[in-house]
Amino acid sequence: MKYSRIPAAAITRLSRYTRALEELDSQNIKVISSEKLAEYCDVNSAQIRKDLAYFGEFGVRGVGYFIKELLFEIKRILGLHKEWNLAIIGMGNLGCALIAHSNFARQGYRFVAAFDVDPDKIGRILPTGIAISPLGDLKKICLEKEVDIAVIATPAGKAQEVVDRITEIPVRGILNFSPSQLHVPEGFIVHHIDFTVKLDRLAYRLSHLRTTNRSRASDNPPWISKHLL
Amino acid sequence: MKYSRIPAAAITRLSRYTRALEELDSQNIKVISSEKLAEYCDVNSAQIRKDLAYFGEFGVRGVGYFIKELLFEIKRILGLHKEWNLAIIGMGNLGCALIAHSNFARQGYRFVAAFDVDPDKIGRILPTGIAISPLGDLKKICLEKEVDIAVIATPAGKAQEVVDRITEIPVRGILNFSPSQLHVPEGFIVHHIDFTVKLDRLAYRLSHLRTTNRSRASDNPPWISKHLL
DNA sequence: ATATCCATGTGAATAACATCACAATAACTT
DNA sequence: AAGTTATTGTGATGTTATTCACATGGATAT
Repeated sequence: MKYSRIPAAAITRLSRYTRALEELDSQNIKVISSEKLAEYCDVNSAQIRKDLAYFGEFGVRGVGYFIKELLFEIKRILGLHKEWNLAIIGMGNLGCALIAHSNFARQGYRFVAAFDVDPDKIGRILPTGIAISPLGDLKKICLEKEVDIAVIATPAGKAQEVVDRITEIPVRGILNFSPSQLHVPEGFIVHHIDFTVKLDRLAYRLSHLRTTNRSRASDNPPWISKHLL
Repeated sequence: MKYSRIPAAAITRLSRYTRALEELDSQNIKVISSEKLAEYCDVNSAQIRKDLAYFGEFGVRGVGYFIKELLFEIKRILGLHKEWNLAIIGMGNLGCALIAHSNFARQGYRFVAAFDVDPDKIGRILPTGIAISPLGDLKKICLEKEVDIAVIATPAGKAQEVVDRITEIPVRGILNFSPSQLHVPEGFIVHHIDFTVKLDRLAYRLSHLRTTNRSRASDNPPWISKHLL
């Protein structure tokens, strides 16, 4: 089976399947059907099968998927068989929280460098053992530490400036936590994590909940009608 | 013009247009065409016009959009004419960083309550003036402070438990920073911000960059070929 | 061995979304 | 006041993604 293009959304889902499978694996469950996994991940079961079909055949008909095996395969597909070295730029509240956060390490992402412009911060050694370096050393240190992905946690106004520096070194992946549109040359891959975009979507849906749901208001639990309708 | 369903992606884009428009407004620019805005936001100009058309007619033919006016309209559409009260649950590294982060306030999102289970943390007053309350007081305080949205920044294992408590009070919006699939009754709206999903997508694209781009390797800037191809 | 089960893998159908292309129309020009 | 210009708003079209529905084939039981 040959597919020309793989939907970006399929990759996102593979990532979510990974989480579910790890959870199931930790419960010592050996096999799961696409139907059950779909229920757990809140997607269509055909969707799961198709997502996997983009990359091969990993199931056993009449049985399902062997969890450990599928987990291994998906991780291989995603490129998680290697460790990814991250550099973080901007050691404010968010930057510090990110570097201390355990979820990254769990999946094979490893912070190996940290940068800031604030002279008070430069030189400080973080609890994880890495030192905060001046932005001027970005190129040198990123090459030295073989950084794969740059995580931008600067204020919005500084982000593009940082990106311009990054595009001078062979760090092709950028994870942008600042709420700003970044412009990069072809060949670089930028992903945004924008808190307020998500909040805006929540705000929109919450604002429109009232009207869109009125038709089936009676389906709502009683406390919804009581307080909000 | 009547539309039956508005794509979720359109709402996300509206949010991004807001940022661009605010930026333009701060530069004292008065009017912008869909073409220019599209270039800035890196989307198709027809896309912008269609996104807006879902909600009305906001432009002037032959001229473009008046920035202040459009900004006002989009904010109204998104529900940002009111302030949204947030409660945060889980005051670890991430929770503390989020509450201190300035991007929320800028857009009319206001943290009004904070919760944790750790007795050492409970009672502490945060720099923003709000106290950390025990999770047991969730219902009481959320009603008192009229919380609209709960922000979950607990470890993955605790998230569902927290959500179960939230669904007992009329807080219908949940922003989940934990890397776990949450299950909520109908009527609740959950959005995920999952760092590792984004990193996984980066890892995938970076792993596959080599092969997918080889055909047009000569288009790459010289330093890509030099170091990486 | 053969039959029966059951969940996969996938072609076809459907649905959702994005883009094109142009008629409609407001402002500006002469 | 009529013509020109510029950009919107939108029907038509094209593209991409999701879901359906079932033939396929491995595993198990008889």
